[in-house]
Amino acid sequence: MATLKDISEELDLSVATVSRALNGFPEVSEKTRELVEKTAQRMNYRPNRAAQKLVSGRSGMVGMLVPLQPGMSAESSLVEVIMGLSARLAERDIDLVMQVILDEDPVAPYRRMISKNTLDGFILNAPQVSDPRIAFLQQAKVPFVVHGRIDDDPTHAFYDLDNADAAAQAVNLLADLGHQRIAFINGPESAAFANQRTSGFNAAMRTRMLSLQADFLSYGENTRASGYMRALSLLALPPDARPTALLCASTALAHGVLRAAGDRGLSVPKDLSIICHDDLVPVLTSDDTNPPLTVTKAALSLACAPLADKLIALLNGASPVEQQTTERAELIVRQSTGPAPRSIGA
Amino acid sequence: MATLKDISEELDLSVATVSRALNGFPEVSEKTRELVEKTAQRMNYRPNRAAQKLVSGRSGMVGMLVPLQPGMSAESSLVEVIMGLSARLAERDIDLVMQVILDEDPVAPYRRMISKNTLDGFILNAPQVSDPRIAFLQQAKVPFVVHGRIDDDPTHAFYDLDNADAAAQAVNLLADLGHQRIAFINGPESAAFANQRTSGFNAAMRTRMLSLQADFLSYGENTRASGYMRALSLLALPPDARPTALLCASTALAHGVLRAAGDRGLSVPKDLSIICHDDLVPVLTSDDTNPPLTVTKAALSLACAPLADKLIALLNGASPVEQQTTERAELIVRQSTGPAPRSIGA
DNA sequence: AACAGTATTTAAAACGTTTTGGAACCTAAC
DNA sequence: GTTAGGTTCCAAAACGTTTTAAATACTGTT
Repeated sequence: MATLKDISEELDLSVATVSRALNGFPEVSEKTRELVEKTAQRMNYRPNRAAQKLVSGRSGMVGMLVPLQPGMSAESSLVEVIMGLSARLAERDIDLVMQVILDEDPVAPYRRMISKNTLDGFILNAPQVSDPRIAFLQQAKVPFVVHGRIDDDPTHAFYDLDNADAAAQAVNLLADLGHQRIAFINGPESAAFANQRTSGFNAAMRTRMLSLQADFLSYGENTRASGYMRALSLLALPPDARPTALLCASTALAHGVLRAAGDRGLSVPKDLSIICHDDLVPVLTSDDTNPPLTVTKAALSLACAPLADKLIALLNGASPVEQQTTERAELIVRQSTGPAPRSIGA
Repeated sequence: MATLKDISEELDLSVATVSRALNGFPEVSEKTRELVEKTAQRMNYRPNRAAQKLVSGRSGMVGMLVPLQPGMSAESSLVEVIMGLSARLAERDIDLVMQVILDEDPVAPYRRMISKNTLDGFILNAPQVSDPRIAFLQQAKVPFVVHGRIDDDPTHAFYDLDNADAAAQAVNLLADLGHQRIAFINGPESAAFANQRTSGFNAAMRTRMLSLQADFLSYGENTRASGYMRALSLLALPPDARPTALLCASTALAHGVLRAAGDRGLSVPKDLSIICHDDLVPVLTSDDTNPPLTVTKAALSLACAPLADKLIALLNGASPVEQQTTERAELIVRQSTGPAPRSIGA
């Protein structure tokens, strides 16, 4: 309610000085600064964001536009990230506004928000291969940072897991254990991360001189049900043709795979090794399964602070290419992986 | 990017006229209005929200501040509501900004947002008994609508399920089936809705001349695990003392209860009747259980449009007490309820 | 005592919109 | 041809902030 003018009248100063005092400009005497700050506090002054935005072009709000199909349950991983982002941005007094969007056109909501001129920047998640949102935001010259990246050498700011490396680490572990027929139960084909995992998987398989079979690589939803179904069909192959190890893109998939193995009467890791990537979202854990899962681990929550920091840097004029970080997953060997079953080894 | 001034210069009109033309004021000729509208479209004009806010005091954004404890998974019900709200508000060109808040003090985030002067109103969900947020917002004279209500005769705008009635309907069904020992596995004690259910439960029990036992009413989280645990302890009572029917506050609880009954070797509905309230959130359904659950049904998604409409009405000056709606749940009898077991009847 | 040099403050413009109070124009009536 | 009444338009103020350019107040030096 109190405005700069109110304070300036109270102290018999100009609004300019009051504004400067509060914003930490050097050319205001320490005495008046203290006085102004004290009075502002006392009068419960808070800058009017709309007015600030009008003159400075900055609104102090950044957006995250999350698409949500009806029936799609809350992605708990997303909520995890939003929480962390919100907290980190709040430290710099930046509000994270989350908009749920229902459009078919992924770009439309961004166009809308930009033209309305209320947000300073965006955080994008779950980039798709050649994601149109990224091209649009780049061309619109709006600051944005991506959780993930679209290709190997992107020009946008991002924080991402080294997906190729994570898959490679998994393959190498399995190869070390003597596995030769390794199948990959991957995420959605449209997701950028899934493609990167595939690249890493294929490359590692080749360097380990292991053969790639088209039917040993499947894409699909990151759900328990999908993992279950896909594992079932793989395990329906005759014993000397079916994979001896399964690499899963997520713990959810792995949970389904574990059940499928159980249903098929296969013991893990004796008959079948399972390894998956674990984002450490609390919903589906990897260590209270039976057996505990061997994983490549990278906590999703670790992404929040860097994402927020990068976006803030961009808002302050940093160049996007300086704001790129790739994180390496950590291999954690538990009990779901073991030596390849001898009897069926090639 | 294009401003009113740009348009006015292009057409050699005053900004005032352009503004009026676009906002449908009567004192502008049809000819110029058409011209202005066409030009605005062509120049891709969109009003600057900050500037509008500055002069009109309205920002075109309403907020929903959702508390989120770390580790708490996404409430899918919440996402359901947000989706619907977002869609309805978008029709009137109002943005729903969702802020995730982490404060201990439930009021602080509202105070913060209000003083920053960026939101026109709020939508509150999951009101607690004597919720401090409501008192605060009322005193701050900020428009807000509550999904739920705090007491029987509130002065705030709300859309709510008739929780007391839902519980009463359930009790009446069970009483009609001859049940006498009916236990209530309720939601969190701090939640307003849970207290309303208790009132309805108690009242209905009394009118049906059934005795209330303190240990037959429990409060707790709305989760499967909590339902499981609480049902187990109820079913551990000797057969002639334990409840013959369980009323659950949610499908999640009922799922847990079903498992507990199974573990105890009780058949539903022969040995135990189960009834619950179903919000129709897609995550935990009530009709693909075994047996399908008898429920009081009220789709959560139906709340969205009324909530949005009420808030818009408030923004346009309506009085809160005119914006109160209570919805009645529908009883759907399926196979989880049956006659009270005779052998053990009192 | 005057001067430069610096430290501190101010007035005013700007941001893009809405709205108030007139002004100009037209039409019809006297 | 003046007046009245209505229609259509405009200039300017206002919203609360930041920032530019200029003014004033202090230093210390000569």
